[in-house]
Amino acid sequence: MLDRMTTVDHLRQVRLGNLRTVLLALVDKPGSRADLAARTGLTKATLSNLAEPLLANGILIEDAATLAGMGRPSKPLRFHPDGPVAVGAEINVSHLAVETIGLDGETICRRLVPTDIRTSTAAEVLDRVAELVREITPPRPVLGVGLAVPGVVHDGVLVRAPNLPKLVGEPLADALGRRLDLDVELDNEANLAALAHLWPRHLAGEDFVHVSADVGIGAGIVLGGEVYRGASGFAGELGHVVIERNGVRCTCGSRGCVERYAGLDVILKEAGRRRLDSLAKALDAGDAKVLQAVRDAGQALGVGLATLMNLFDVPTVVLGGSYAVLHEHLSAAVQSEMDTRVLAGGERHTRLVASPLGEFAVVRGAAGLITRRAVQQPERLFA
Amino acid sequence: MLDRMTTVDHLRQVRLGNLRTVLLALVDKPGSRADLAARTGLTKATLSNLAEPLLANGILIEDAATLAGMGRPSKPLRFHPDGPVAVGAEINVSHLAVETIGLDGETICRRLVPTDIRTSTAAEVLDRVAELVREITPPRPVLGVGLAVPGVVHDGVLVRAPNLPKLVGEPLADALGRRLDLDVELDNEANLAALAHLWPRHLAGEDFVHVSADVGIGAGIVLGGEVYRGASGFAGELGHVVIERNGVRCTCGSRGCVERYAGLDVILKEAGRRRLDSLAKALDAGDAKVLQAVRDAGQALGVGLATLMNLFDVPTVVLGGSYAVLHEHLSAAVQSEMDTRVLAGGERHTRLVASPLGEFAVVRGAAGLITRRAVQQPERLFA
DNA sequence: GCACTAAGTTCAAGCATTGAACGAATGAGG
DNA sequence: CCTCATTCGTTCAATGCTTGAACTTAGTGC
Repeated sequence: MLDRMTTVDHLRQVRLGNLRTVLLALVDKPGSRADLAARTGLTKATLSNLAEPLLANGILIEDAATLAGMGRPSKPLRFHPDGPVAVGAEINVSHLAVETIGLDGETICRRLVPTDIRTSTAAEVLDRVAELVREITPPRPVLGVGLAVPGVVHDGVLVRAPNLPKLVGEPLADALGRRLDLDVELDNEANLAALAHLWPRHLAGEDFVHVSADVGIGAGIVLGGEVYRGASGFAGELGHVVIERNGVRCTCGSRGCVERYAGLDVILKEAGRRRLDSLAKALDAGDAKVLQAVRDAGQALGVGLATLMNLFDVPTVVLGGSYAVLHEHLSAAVQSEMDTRVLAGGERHTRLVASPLGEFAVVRGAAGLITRRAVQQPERLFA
Repeated sequence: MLDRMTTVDHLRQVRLGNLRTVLLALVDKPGSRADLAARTGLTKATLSNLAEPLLANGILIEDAATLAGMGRPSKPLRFHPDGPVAVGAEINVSHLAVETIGLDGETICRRLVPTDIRTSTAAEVLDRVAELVREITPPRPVLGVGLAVPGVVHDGVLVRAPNLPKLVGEPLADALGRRLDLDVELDNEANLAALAHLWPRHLAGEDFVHVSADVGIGAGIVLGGEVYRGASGFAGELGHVVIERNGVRCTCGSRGCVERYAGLDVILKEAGRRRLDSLAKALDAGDAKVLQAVRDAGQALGVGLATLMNLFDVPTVVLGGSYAVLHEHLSAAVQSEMDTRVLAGGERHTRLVASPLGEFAVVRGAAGLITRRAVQQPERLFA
């Protein structure tokens, strides 16, 4: 019991909580003080009070009065066009990507650079990322950088990344932070892809799992509006869920992992293709062998997802990354396994949807990590 | 946004929160106002203030002054011996059980009655339970009843219970509540067994999964000090995690469910025994066939648990129910599968322990559900 | 111009904790 | 037996944020 909270502190917390509520409402859409008061349940008096420092600090801007109907015209508040921004960056096996967004979540600038970084050192990669970040950063205050990597992250360090062995153990967050003189938050790409579907607009509406296969298979699990990371950041390792206990040996030491049946590399190999776009083309052309490879992967993925759903009881699955590209030919097999294997009862339903976010999902999630933190802890906006 | 909270309301919340903190400290152990102030981080002034209504309402009692060392003697506060109690009740396939506990978690009275209820109607079972509850309820205020059932629960209704088909769909909570004129909270036995390891004393220390096999295999998953139930109460269905996608057909419609390899009925059948105690005896005698049956179950269970841990990233597994009885001969196989299949990284560790709580774990959890709610929402104590 | 409507502002009231000062109850030492 | 040191418990003014009602501002409609 170390929390020493005076009443005054509590009242300040109340104020910060209300500030958060107002900012959340503004992320949803702009509105006048009176409108925001109505939407948040606060009083007009409080809203005037809360808006004042946000305006004074250049977070919000007051539009010219709108002449709408009777009564005194309202002056809508919205995020300042020169207000703070957040940067998202992604380091992946075959590409680097960056994006800047404002507090409203609108994209300001983005870049995706195909790069094979497998042979590069951490320093080289970080230099390149820092350069890209500088290129796309507008002349506005920067709240911080979200950095996505394909692997397990714990305390700002990449703990496990089978596909990026050279970066494992490196304090990536600190290293990039020093290069840019900014706060850097490191996280798993699966978690961030999931976050992108949750913030600033909740595309799924409730708890969901976002599954993608780019390198390995990662599930980002969203429970109660928060990405669930587990005790050491290892949560959601769907790729190593076992579907055949005596099945194919996996690099992780286990046998019969989902990844060995539904990983993108496996699909490509079974289909006799080298790249995703060629695979997708063959699918559209109706190539039987390729279709079968995708269906087989879907079946294995469905088994793993059924297991996940029986453990987490999450109603919705979002197919992202390569799975989103393939979803048309993948979904039927996945859904079929889920239907037969997920325990049903009452009005329980399972929903399977494809992500609409495309290849920038991960960077958007990375940037969103930062804007979300700023909104949830509004004191950061006044630093 | 429907929450309308005045500042006054917020301050009242602060008070309730502090009340909760104080009660939590008292559940840990009794203490004087000064001691509690030190342990909770609140001031002596606040503690006097908070203790006053608790004493006035017969929740706490002030012991005679203790003469300990120098200075004014302290008058320790503890839960009143005639203060409110909570009732736990368990309906299971082969037995009914009840227990009453005080706010400190001490057992007041308990009963376990072997009964085959499979042929009974819901009304008959509830009548019998109500009778048992009345028999063990002391002449003290009753906070409510926690009712444990072997199945999936949602909104006070038993939604799925393969072993108790006659009770499915019945509004058990309401029905028992009417019989006793008390608040009844219905929950899954797996969740409640897990809760018993968490409240009032946290036996595992952090996040953990409690696994038991009595009817089916249920996992109670504890995340951040709370039992995780999922969106519709279906979370933790470890029994229907798939370990062989083309394996043995399961009653649930799937194939290769853990339950079909590690369920108690399966173990008994493979071992050629009819009851758990006979099985345990054969194990102690070193019966090779029985030992093998238990090891096989342990292997299957280990695979399922490895999958669970790769998804939830929970460090500790508690073996409960029949598994606790068998753990000596079961653990090695379980641990071995977990070691080879759970993704490891950094200082990650997995711990496998046997529950020390015995056959009353579930009812204690059921009663704990009520005392816990009372402590977390102290306003309930002043009703 | 005048009534009407709605937006935004001002201000006293209200509450639980704090910290310091105070009162209470004991042991130690002469 | 009296005084000092020590610790327990109580009293009380001060604190700060939201509220709701009253008020000001700035438009529309006729």
